[in-house]
Amino acid sequence: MAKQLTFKNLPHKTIERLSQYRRALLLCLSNGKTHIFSHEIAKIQHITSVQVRRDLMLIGYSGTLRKGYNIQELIDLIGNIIDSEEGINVAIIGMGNLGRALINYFTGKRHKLEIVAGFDTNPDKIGNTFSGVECHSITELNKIIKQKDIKVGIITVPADQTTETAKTLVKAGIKGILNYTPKPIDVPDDVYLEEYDMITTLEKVAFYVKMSDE
Amino acid sequence: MAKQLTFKNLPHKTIERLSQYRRALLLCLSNGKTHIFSHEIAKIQHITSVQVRRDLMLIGYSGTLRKGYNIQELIDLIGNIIDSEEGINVAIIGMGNLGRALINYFTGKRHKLEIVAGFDTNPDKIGNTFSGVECHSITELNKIIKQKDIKVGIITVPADQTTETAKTLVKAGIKGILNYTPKPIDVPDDVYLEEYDMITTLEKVAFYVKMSDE
DNA sequence: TTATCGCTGTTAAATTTATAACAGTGCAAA
DNA sequence: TTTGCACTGTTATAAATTTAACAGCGATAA
Ligand SMILES: NC(=O)c1ccc[n+]([C@@H]2O[C@H](COP(=O)([O-])OP(=O)(O)OC[C@H]3O[C@@H](n4cnc5c(N)ncnc54)[C@H](O)[C@@H]3O)[C@@H](O)[C@H]2O)c1
Ligand SMILES: NC(=O)c1ccc[n+]([C@@H]2O[C@H](COP(=O)([O-])OP(=O)(O)OC[C@H]3O[C@@H](n4cnc5c(N)ncnc54)[C@H](O)[C@@H]3O)[C@@H](O)[C@H]2O)c1
Repeated sequence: MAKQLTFKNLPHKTIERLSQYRRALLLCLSNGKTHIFSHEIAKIQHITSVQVRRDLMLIGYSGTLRKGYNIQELIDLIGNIIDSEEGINVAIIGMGNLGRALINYFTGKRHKLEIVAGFDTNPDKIGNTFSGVECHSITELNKIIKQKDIKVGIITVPADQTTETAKTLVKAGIKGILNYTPKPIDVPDDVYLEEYDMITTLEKVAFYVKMSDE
Repeated sequence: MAKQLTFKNLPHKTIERLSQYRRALLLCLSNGKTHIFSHEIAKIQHITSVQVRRDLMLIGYSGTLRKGYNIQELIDLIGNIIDSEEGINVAIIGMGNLGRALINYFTGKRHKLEIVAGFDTNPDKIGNTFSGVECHSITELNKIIKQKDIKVGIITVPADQTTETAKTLVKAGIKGILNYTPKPIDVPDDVYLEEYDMITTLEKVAFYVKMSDE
């Protein structure tokens, strides 16, 4: 009997890397490449080729011995694993500098993941469209989340509005939150949460720069 | 003889958490709190109190038994460890949507870490000041990096300009790079590199949302 | 034809990171 | 004054993640 590949217990780090592999592979494909070796992927991602082969083993993909991995096949397989078949709709709350930068960057990049609505409190923004994403009043959030079957929310409101925004999202039945404000939030266990603060990353870089000096 | 605390081999994850602890502590301080327990810090950061105590043990900080940790003292100690005494200057290359959002967010947030220059190729931007940061021509990068003793660069140029920008920075003697473009870069071993792509994070959130559905 | 080379796929080992377990402490209430 | 309690600090254990080791394979070329 073949090994059961459920993908339910892939390591978290592997999930992240699969997304990164795909990004790199899409670029290679657009450059006309059709096959790639594990050590080439590794170099791009600053990791080892063993790591790459191990990850691909976990998802059950086999390359050919002489030519390496078929880029298109691998892209498709990664898609089968990390994408949701029917697609996942995303909303962004807070159409300020960061929110608009993210929308502008993300829109059209992925088939199965789409930012389908923006929300704000500022009347000057409500009703406008930014990079193809319409900005709605926050008062309509609950309605539109349900209407458009939005599962994931990205929070880019001012820090002091974060807690309230998170509550609103949870109440509307959101299943995942990506919080870009510097204010950590609390969510129920059934909501998946990621938080990111650029200052932490920048301080980490600064720390290791300082260390290399000493 | 007291244990030698060099901080050179603190776990990477501990470094990240120290930055996050400080962010949380600064907020608590501004709310008038003077002391805090490990489980309170833990709750904010979505980790366990053991983790917090272990991290603080590694940096040699002791709280008082009944009142917990002195917030101001802990902030100062974390600063002594992760900040560079003389401060570190940062430049941002690419004053577009994302670059300006980051500048606007970061400016004034930390004493020992300052964005002191921006660079762009667009004549409309060069000479202007954004959130207090002056935008220079990219042709002046080398000169200004040296003049202002800039050690860290943040890359927010269009993806296809990334490789070239990274090369320019390395040649100018930069010691750390934070790359926000989706194009991974290569740097020499003595340059510390962090890369971040929002799509990876968003795809991770989407993946676990999808998984919880099945 | 046979040896060599540079890949892949997989199991084993090492390292890193997180969690558990528990002794020690000082206040508070009995 | 003694017992319980709610913390801290530290060592021991476990889990997650990475790296190493190596067998197998197929093209290439001697
Ligand atoms: N994680 C990072 O790396 C990073 C980087 C930059 C900014 N930030 C954070 O992101 C957030 C947004 O930053 P910005 O520069 O875009 O700020 P901004 O002021 O430009 O944008 C905030 C937007 O949110 C809207 N808003 C305010 N209250 C709201 C509410 N209750 N509901 C919905 N919308 C509301 C405002 O009208 C505005 O359009 C801030 O919290 C900032 O600290 C994070
Ligand atoms: N990591 C993330 O989460 C994330 C989010 C959004 C955008 N991005 C990426 O960040 C980058 C910037 O995005 P944006 O929305 O700000 O784009 P943008 O077009 O608004 O800004 C790019 C800026 O770079 C300048 N520029 C172009 N070539 C340059 C060069 N050679 N040297 C210096 N400056 C140059 C342009 O004049 C412009 O001002 C893009 O690569 C985008 O893909 C990343």
